[in-house]
Amino acid sequence: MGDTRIRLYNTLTRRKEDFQPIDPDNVRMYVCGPTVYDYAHIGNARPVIVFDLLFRLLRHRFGAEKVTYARNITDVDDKINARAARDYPGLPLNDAISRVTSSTADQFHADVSALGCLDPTVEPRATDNIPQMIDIISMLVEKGHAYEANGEVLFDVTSTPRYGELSHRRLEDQQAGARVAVDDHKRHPGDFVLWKLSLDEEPGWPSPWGTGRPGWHIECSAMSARYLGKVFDIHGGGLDLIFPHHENEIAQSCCAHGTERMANVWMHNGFLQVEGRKMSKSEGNFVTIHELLASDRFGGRSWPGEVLRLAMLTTHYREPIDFSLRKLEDAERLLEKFARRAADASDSALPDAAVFEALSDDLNFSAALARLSELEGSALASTMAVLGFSTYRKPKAAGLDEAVIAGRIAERLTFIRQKDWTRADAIRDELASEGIQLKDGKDPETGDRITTWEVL
RNA sequence: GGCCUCGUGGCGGAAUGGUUACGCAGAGGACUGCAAAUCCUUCUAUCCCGGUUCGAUUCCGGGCGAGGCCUCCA
Repeated sequence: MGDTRIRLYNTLTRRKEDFQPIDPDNVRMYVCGPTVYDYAHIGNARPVIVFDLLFRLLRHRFGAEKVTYARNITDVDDKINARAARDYPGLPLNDAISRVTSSTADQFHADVSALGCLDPTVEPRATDNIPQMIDIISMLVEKGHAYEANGEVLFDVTSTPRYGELSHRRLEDQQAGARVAVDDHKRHPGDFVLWKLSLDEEPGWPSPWGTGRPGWHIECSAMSARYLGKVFDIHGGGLDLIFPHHENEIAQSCCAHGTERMANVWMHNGFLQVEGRKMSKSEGNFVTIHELLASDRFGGRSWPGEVLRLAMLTTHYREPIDFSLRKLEDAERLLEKFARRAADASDSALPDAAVFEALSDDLNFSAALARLSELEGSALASTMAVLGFSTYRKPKAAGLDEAVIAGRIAERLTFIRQKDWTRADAIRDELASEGIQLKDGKDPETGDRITTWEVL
């Protein structure tokens, strides 16, 4: 489709590389999704938005039907169990768990769709992929990469010399700094759990090692292989997942399948701070997506999802982002400006090629934005739409219908003709207090005043 | 201690071995009865010290500063 190559920064090689899909007819990307035990916070929103943008770029370049994007839902996890026991003490644990996971997943979907994100092509759940996980663990045990100890199946990190390749960590280095309580059943402190036995009241599935549940790294190996194959194109997630999560995924997948690589390109988004400080519950600056969209928790008002989306994208995805009120306000102003410039234009035109060219350079959204601000009318509307800003519309005037507004404008024009500025301005002020901003223009032919309005 | 990022004007934020985007804010102007919106013009920057180079903000080394990971975490 386009001529420009897509270039992406690859954590594996620490440089930007030309992106070459394994199969241009099926470009495959996997991103680590949410663990569904609580509302997603705005830090969680970043990878979702960033990789949605990449998904859109890939679809544009290779064709919408030729990109497969898998994002998992982790619905088995000890945090979920704890939450279920806390919130539904009367219910059997498994029922309580499914309430927690289904309501949290629904909320997540509502949140990210408000952020203008497309649904991934597939969204597998961990609990639907237990047999696939057991298969991989079995292969690892057979090939000598995993062992049973103390009711757990553990991955032996010394069994592959390439362990640490992604994170650039050497096993010897980690040993030095290890002040983690050393579990004596582990052969190496870095060994991690693939499977652990469950108590009767804990969720569990039958396996060759007894009734138990998977460790938290294995699901991504199992689901990516099932939906994307043993080797696929792009694997994404937050910076903090590089170690241990992604390192462990690579170890599991490559050792089980005997492959050199799990994914060719590994991409990681930077962290998010709020008003210059790390976001945490103890700082009191912890904000969920839902709160931002539907409460006055941040800045005393709610914010449209697409404002959050734009604010999130104005900082390059690999840089740390300082999320602030100022950023949201700037983003909103810009969106309003775009909305005015696109006016009522149709969004059926072809999206602007230069915008996608800019994005092709490792998602350079700032450069894309610079190009975007040169566009207007349907070119702008269409390009905004494919970037996920299709639904941004200014809110309707509350309580006043258009006929009433038109009537007041006509009255005001009469006062103006009579040079009765006091009464004319009174009408303007009155409408302003209803959130209606009048804008006076001039008819180019006749020179007559033409007044239009918009919602503030 | 080990590993990894980053340091650009008042703010946000790109790019680049030589001419320094873009947005917001500021200043001036056009338009207006006055505003708003719009348009035009415009001021302000590359953390510090070395090195390589005809020339570095860009490459290399050192320093200082900020952040992240090494334990659940996007």
